[in-house]
Amino acid sequence: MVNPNENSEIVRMELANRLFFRLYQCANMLHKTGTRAVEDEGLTTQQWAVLGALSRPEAAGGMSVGDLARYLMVSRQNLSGLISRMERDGHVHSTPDGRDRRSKRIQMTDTGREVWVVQAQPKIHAYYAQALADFSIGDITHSLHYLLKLLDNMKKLDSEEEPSPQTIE
Amino acid sequence: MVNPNENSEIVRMELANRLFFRLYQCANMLHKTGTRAVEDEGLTTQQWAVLGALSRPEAAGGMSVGDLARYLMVSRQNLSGLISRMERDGHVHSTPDGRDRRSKRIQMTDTGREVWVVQAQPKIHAYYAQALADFSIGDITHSLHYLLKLLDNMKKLDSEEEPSPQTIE
DNA sequence: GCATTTATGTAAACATGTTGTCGTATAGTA
DNA sequence: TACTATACGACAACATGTTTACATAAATGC
Repeated sequence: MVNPNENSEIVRMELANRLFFRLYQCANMLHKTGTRAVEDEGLTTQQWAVLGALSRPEAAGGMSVGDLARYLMVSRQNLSGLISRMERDGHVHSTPDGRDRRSKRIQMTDTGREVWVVQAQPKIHAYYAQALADFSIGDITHSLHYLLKLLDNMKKLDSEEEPSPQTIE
Repeated sequence: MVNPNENSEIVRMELANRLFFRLYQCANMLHKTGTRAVEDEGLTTQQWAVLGALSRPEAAGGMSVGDLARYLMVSRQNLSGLISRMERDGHVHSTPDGRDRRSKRIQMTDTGREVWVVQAQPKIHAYYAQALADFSIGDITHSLHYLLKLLDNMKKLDSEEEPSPQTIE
């Protein structure tokens, strides 16, 4: 072995491999168990993410589909379908934007807010409690830190190939 | 506020909310950037997971679809479609199991192994290097630990509703 | 040996994610 | 004012993931 760093590089790749495999499994389990947690409300993990975004005080006036897509880091086209399903279910409604006639603003409906606050939130908190059982506040903070770091690196990886004009948060 | 723990519970839920939102974003970015990393080889993030599983020494004799599904934590039905696409692309082939006429064993083809080892592996290592930039070995180990813990909790959540006879790894 | 249970493959319906393409509306610039 | 770049909504094709359901083969218990 010529390079003395060779060994630690092998160890690093081995660890990286395990990390990404577990991330892949976590992603699938999140969708599966998350959707199950709110299925009685007719929601899915993704719709829960959308309602979470729209329920923020910053989004009180609604959000455009483009902004929502950038915020959630999904494609406009995918979000479009998601929104129509939520509109169909009455959780969300879209109004044409007065200032920009190209776009429409997405807002929660009253029933959507009711479902979100009264029914979904308690179940989501119960879900968090179980999924983060045995996590101390410190554990959660550290996990969050690592996810943010990883996310940041992946965002860079993404923008290398497809330089986009702007990215929101 | 009656309960003095009320406040820390609010903080905890707030942190949990951020954690799961970032996990959701990480999941999407993993699929997006991961697939882009191996798209020249005609692979996707998921197919990369399958090849990774089949390339292990333990899987030298091939794996049944059921075992593979349990290993990857995806449904049998989903994996079935994935495998047919990989079979179509010549990366994998299935042979009827001699001992159990119900099932078939999935193995990498020679070209599949060639694509995996010669073409995909270097790109995957480059991907890991970028996605884990600024991660020390310790950082990776800690992240892995938290993901495993989270995964374990989610597995419990899952099996509560649908008690399955066994789970592999 | 036979009946029940379990594992497997297959099919269908649905939600989510990606990319690429197209037409149109807006905005910025020459 | 006209030209160009950009943003937006809509559509299509595809890969992934989940359920539910059904038929069949194998294993298990009496």
